[in-house]
Amino acid sequence: MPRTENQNEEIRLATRTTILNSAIQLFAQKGYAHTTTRNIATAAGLSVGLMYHYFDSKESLLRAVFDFAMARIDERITAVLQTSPPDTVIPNLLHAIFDLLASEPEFWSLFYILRTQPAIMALLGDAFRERTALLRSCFVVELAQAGWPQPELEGYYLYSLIEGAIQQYLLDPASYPLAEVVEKMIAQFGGNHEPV
Amino acid sequence: MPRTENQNEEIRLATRTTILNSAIQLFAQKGYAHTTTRNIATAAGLSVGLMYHYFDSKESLLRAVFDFAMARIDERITAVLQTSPPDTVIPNLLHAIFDLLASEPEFWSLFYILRTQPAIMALLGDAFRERTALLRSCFVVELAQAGWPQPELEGYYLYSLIEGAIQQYLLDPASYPLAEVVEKMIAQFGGNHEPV
Amino acid sequence: MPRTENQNEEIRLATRTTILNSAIQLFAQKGYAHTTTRNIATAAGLSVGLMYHYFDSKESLLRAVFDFAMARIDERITAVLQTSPPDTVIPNLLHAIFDLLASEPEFWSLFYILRTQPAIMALLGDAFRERTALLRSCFVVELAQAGWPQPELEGYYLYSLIEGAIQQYLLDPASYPLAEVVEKMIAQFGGNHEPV
Amino acid sequence: MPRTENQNEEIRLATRTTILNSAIQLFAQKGYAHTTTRNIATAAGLSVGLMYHYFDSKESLLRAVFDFAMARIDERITAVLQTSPPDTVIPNLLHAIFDLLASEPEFWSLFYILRTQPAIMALLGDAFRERTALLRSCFVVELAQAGWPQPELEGYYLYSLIEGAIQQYLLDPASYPLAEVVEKMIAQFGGNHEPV
DNA sequence: CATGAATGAGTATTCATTCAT
DNA sequence: AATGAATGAATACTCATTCAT
Repeated sequence: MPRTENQNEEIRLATRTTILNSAIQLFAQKGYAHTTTRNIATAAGLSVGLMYHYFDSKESLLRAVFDFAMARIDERITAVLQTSPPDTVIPNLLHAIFDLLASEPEFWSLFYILRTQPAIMALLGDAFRERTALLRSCFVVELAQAGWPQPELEGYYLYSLIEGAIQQYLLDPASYPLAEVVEKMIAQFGGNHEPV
Repeated sequence: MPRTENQNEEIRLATRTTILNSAIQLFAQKGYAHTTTRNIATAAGLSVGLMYHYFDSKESLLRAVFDFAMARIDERITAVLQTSPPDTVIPNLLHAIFDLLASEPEFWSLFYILRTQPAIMALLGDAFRERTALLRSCFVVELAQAGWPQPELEGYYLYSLIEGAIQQYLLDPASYPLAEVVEKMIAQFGGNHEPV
Repeated sequence: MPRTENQNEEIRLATRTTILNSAIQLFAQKGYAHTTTRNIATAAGLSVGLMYHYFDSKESLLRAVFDFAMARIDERITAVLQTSPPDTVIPNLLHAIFDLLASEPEFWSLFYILRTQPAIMALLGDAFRERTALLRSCFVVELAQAGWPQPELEGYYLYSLIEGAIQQYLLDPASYPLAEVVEKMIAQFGGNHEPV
Repeated sequence: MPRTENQNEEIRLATRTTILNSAIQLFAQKGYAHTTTRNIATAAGLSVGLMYHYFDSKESLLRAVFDFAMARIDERITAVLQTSPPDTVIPNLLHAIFDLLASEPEFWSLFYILRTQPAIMALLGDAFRERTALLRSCFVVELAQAGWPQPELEGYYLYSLIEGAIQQYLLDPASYPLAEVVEKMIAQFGGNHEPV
């Protein structure tokens, strides 16, 4: 008996995900340029030809990886936004971001590996800028509600601090005092703004 | 009759510099992997063979580019350290860094293009970590003298902020409020620490 | 639907053999260093890429050529050893060797083209020495059985004679009196040793 | 005061010889194809440009190496022919050849390295054949005088034996019983032919 | 005579992509 | 859906040779 439409769909999705995960893993490990399509297919346990049934090209795979990874962040952020009591949003967002960093560093690593390559930014630059702005705007909203005087500016400031911390941690995870830095961030931006 | 030793030395230095400049330019523009040795030679206006007369390999060119770029930063930093009155070191360092960013963004761009590529970090990782630590330690020393309670931690914090700001600026120079962010940094870390 | 395992196996063997034959032909004609991988692929009627699908490198192709050629000799020698009545082994071995020389001179030519190149001997030296010793030992055994007083030494002597004859023939096939020389070899070493 | 014509001539000759010696050394060590012109110049302690004043091309250097090496053999052979009493010519020739082999193996090595490369034989083939024939004819003359019935054939036989021995020795100098083999050669061909 | 900077065609090798089965 | 054989353009690097000084 042939597979039902549904079963086929399921298989397709599962295979797609397998490929994406292999690609994420490998791009994070070796960079986009140094990862071959054959590498990915092998890691995913299927043939090159089949991989091209799921993704038209290495470039389309890259876009898919980007979307997949971003969706993952979105998910976390959204969960925090929906479940956190008003005053705890910023600390919770920070924890969400840095917990992900500690548990899956290669995930954020991938983010910067891609974002700093001119050839890749030519493809995904706008998407990256959009996502970044979106994430930053979450902080801006919260800072405004907490009574900060220039929430837009403080959002840029805080977000720069976050990205800088992530990158410094990735550069040298053994030495970077991640927990303390995050604590300090929360101390500075996590509560209501004290009127002077 | 052969050229004198001096003439040769001059020619060599000039050619080397030309090649190096082309390499910096192109690595910053297109990334290391997407820049071909032929690209560099053509941009420098000379033959591939000659390029290999000066640099053993694309990799050795990469190292030279790295050293050259680092020397450039060192120079600026050292100048600030030697000429600034005690209390103005941090503001001056920050200005030195961000003036360079505003005037030669491709210079810092190159820095991150290189630092986020696994294949490159396999070669230059230690050098990068060393340099970063060195630069951060400049801030730590100053923070300690300004009476900060945990200068080591505050150094990590400030340095993360700096790198995050640079990267956010590079991602979207048109929108990023660089001047204000720097001002805010100076406001936070540029003076003496207020005893609580 | 993919090809069956068998179909693939067949294709692979056929293609491999085609490549190998082209390589043998060209190495024998122009030497290893002067044969380009493109030469081989073109002669085999396929693309460079495909050649690398079958052989990792020019060097691995060289090893394969060596093994193939050696297997060819082995085959002939073994056949003689298994089918010859005791007293006729040496004459038959000599005929086997020199018949091959007369009918496929480029085969032996290849043998010496490879064996006299330092770069190649660095790779295959031990293999060559081993094979040579093996073949010589066949003669030693027979000489011993035929009652020669110093079969080891006479083996070296006879084997030197053989190789010298092959090379002299290859140097100038038109003039070299191959048949008579072989006849003379057989007269000297082909029968039982006359007790003095 | 400028150098005299004679002094110049002397210097030129000395330099030429230095270059040739370096070339011989390197060709013997690494083969013709793997020796670069720069290698030779460096080994000879002079610049590439100067080397091209002495030799038009790598090919012309090859020819000169060939002539130089051959002249060296000729010299030895001629000396033996002129100084040996009639009956001792063959033993003395053999000693001359094999003494050279033992003391300067790279010299004979070069001989075979060159003689088995198709690209080189395209240039020097005739020269090689001529030289070989010449040397063999020395033996033929002596064999005839010693009363051998088919001196032409025996000359081919003996000469094959000589070349085979040289090559076998070069293949594995540590194991090859050179002295005994030579002794045996002399025993077989060194005296007068016994009438049957 | 002497130098070594400069050239550029040539070589081994890789890899995204296609396609017959 | 699935395979892996096949393609060929692209790339880092080498080397004989030339030439200005």
